[in-house]
Amino acid sequence: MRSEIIQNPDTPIYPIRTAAKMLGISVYTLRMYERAGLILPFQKESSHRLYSDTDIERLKCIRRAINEEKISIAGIQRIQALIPCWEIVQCSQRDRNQCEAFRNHTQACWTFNHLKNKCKKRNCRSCPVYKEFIDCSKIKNKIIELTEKI
Amino acid sequence: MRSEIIQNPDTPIYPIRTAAKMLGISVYTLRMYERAGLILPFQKESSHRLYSDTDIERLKCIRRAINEEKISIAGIQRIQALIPCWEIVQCSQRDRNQCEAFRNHTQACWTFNHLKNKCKKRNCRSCPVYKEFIDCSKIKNKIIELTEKI
DNA sequence: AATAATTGATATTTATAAATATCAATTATA
DNA sequence: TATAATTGATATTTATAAATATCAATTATT
Repeated sequence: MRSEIIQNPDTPIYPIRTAAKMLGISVYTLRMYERAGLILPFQKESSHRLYSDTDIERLKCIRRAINEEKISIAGIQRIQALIPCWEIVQCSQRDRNQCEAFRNHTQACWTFNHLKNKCKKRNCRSCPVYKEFIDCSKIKNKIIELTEKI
Repeated sequence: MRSEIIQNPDTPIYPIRTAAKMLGISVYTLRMYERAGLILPFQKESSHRLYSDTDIERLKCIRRAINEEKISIAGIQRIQALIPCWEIVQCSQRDRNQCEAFRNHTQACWTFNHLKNKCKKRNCRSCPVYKEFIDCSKIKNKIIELTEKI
C-alpha cells in the first residue's frame, strides 16, 4: 500500500493467500498451476512464495486460457514448450546438446534444472524467456520475428 | 482390399463409417474433429468424405493428444496455429499481408479460405503444411530447423 | 502468540469438454 | 433398391480436468 507509486511491477510482494484473493481462486489452485510449471513465483529464503503484479497478470492470462479459451493445462504446457528459448538466450550448439529443455516438447524450459548449459547460472524467473511470454498469444509473433531475420 | 500392395497411403479410400470403425469412434466424433479444423478429409464431387491411411494416422495422433496427453481440442487448434506455414510455402511479404491465417493464432492455416494470397490456388489437403504435421510433436523441430538457418 | 505458509499425498466436488445421439429431407453409393 | 452419407442444429450422456479441500507436522510472519 505504502510505496505503490514507486513499486516495480516485478517486485514480489503478495503472499499466496493475497494473490489467490486477487484472482478469485483458491490457494490450492495457485499451487496446482505452479506444480504444472505454468508459473514460477518468487521463493524467499524461507521457502514462502511471493507474487508480483506481473505474476498476477500472468495468472490472469492463464485463467483466461483455461476458462474462456478452453485450453487445458496440458495444452498450455505444450504451447509454452514451443517458445524458442534457444534463440532468446542465444544457446550455442554445445549448450543445446546439453539442454534437456531443448529436446523436450511438453514443458516450458523454465520447468527444468539447467545444470549443464548456459542457463545453469540463470534464475528462470528473471530470464527473458519467462518474462517475455506472460501472454501465450505472443509466441507466434516471436516465431515470425525469428524466421524473418533470414 | 484388392490393390492394397500398390496403394498410396494418401489415396482417399475409406468412407466415414469405415474410418470411424477403424478408429473405434463414432461418425459424429469424426465430424466434430473436422468442424474443429483438426482434419481435412477428401471431399468427392458428391460431397461425400473419404479418408486415406494417412488420414487415419493423423486421427490416431489426435486421439492420443486428446485422450492420453489430455490436450483439449482448443489446445490442439492453438498448437497447430503455430506451424510456421509462411516459411514452408515461402510467403512473400505481400502474401503475408493478405493472409488471414498469418495474422491468426488460434487456428491452423488450412482452416481459412486463402482468397488473396498465394495459397489461393492451393488445395490445403495436398499442401506440405498440412501433410508434414500429421504429428503435432514435430512442430518444435520445424521451428528449430527454421531458426537454425540464420 | 496468533496467524499464515510450507510440504505432499489424497479425496472430493463441480464444471464442462468430449463423445454420442437425435432429427429429417436430400443425395450418393454399391 | 437398400444402404450409407450429406447438412446443421440441438440434445443427451459420460468421462474427466479443474478446482477445492482435506490431513498433520513444521516453519515463518507480523
